Amino acid sequence: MSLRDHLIAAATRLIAERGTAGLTVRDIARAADVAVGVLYNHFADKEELLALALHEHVRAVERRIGKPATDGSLAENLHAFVTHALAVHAAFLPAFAGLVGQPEVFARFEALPNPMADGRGLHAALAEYLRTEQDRGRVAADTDLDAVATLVIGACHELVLPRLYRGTTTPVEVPPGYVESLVKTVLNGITPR
Amino acid sequence: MSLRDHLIAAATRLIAERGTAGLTVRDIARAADVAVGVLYNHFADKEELLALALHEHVRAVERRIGKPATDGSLAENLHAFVTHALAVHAAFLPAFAGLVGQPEVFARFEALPNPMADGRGLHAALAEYLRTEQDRGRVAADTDLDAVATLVIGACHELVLPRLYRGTTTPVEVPPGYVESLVKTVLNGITPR
DNA sequence: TGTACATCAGTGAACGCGCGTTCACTGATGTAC
DNA sequence: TGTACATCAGTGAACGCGCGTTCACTGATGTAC
Repeated sequence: MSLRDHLIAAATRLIAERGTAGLTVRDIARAADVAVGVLYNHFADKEELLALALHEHVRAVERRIGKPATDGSLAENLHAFVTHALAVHAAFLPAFAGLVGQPEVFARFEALPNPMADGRGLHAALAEYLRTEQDRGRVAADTDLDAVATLVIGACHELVLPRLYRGTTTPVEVPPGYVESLVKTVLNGITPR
Repeated sequence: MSLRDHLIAAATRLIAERGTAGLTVRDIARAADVAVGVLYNHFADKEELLALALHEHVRAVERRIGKPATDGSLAENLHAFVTHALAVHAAFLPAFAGLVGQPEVFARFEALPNPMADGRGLHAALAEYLRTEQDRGRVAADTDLDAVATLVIGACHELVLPRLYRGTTTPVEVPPGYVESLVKTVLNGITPR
């Protein structure tokens, strides 16, 4: 592995462990076991390295978590998707939240070849999946798929976000049956029948 | 108005204008038209002032935006609630997002007498409203109200959050009919009937 | 009323610190003869 | 093989900067006589 890749890997590991908030070039150099100056032999500045490490982090998370199953019942598939999206958000949010106020890093990240970034990819993936279900007739024809995706992905945000403010680092724990409740609500709505 | 209140007001105004990210004591002193040292005559440190200003910001937003109407049809009320929650989130998120990585400010903020903070208040308010509708029979008896609130409030997060990463400062704009789609989805679900 | 002094909120230059970044230096490696 | 030199990735002390915080000082105000 080239030293350049080693540096990206070290930064990626730090992002995965504690997010981007408060991450310094000295932290990265220490994690990579090199002198700080070496970073500037391989990257224009800290932001370039961060953008590359973010990209790698996203790809690593996708590799680790995989894709939700789509071969069960609609309820089963939605359940799998929500569980999947929760895990992805738990890994992504600390990485992206630290970039608030530094839009340049985010802009450079977005400029990279960049599938499935920042959670919008999840949004699109869910909408796409729902489209196939709609074609098969398991989702009502007049459903606004984008709205459904916003509700479901948003719920995942909602479950992960408060932990960020409190600096909690323990894994996300969702009460048993909670995902089932979300799925059931999306399937049936709230109108009495 | 006491100088102390003047300082809180200046900090609150800055938070409303550009959020907490990158906000310095010199910024606040300049906005209040005083010397920096004066802050430390009235507050223990920057974090105490920030927590108080956040509190004031939250109360000011609530005062300005008011409460959503609950005297229409279920669909109308939900529409009003979503519109309300979007406006509140647009004002709250830049204020809170800048605190990621500094959980101490958030902890001090939470320790203040603190109705409706950080969006969890919205969650509770929606669940409470839905409870009254459930009692009136306009919401199905077996609905998990907490799950509904998570979906709806989460959707608001989802619509506001991407703007933060990009540093966008223009007002939130939701496509026409989008709120209607969200409400309709929550009311009817996605199962064909 | 006038004068001398005490008080104290407000001032802003200065401090210590950590940050991103630089650059003169090191020392391992390759090359010429 | 041995020796002298060139190269250049890696080093880390040092730089400039902005931050939160401090504290000797200012000057307006109140008080005593």
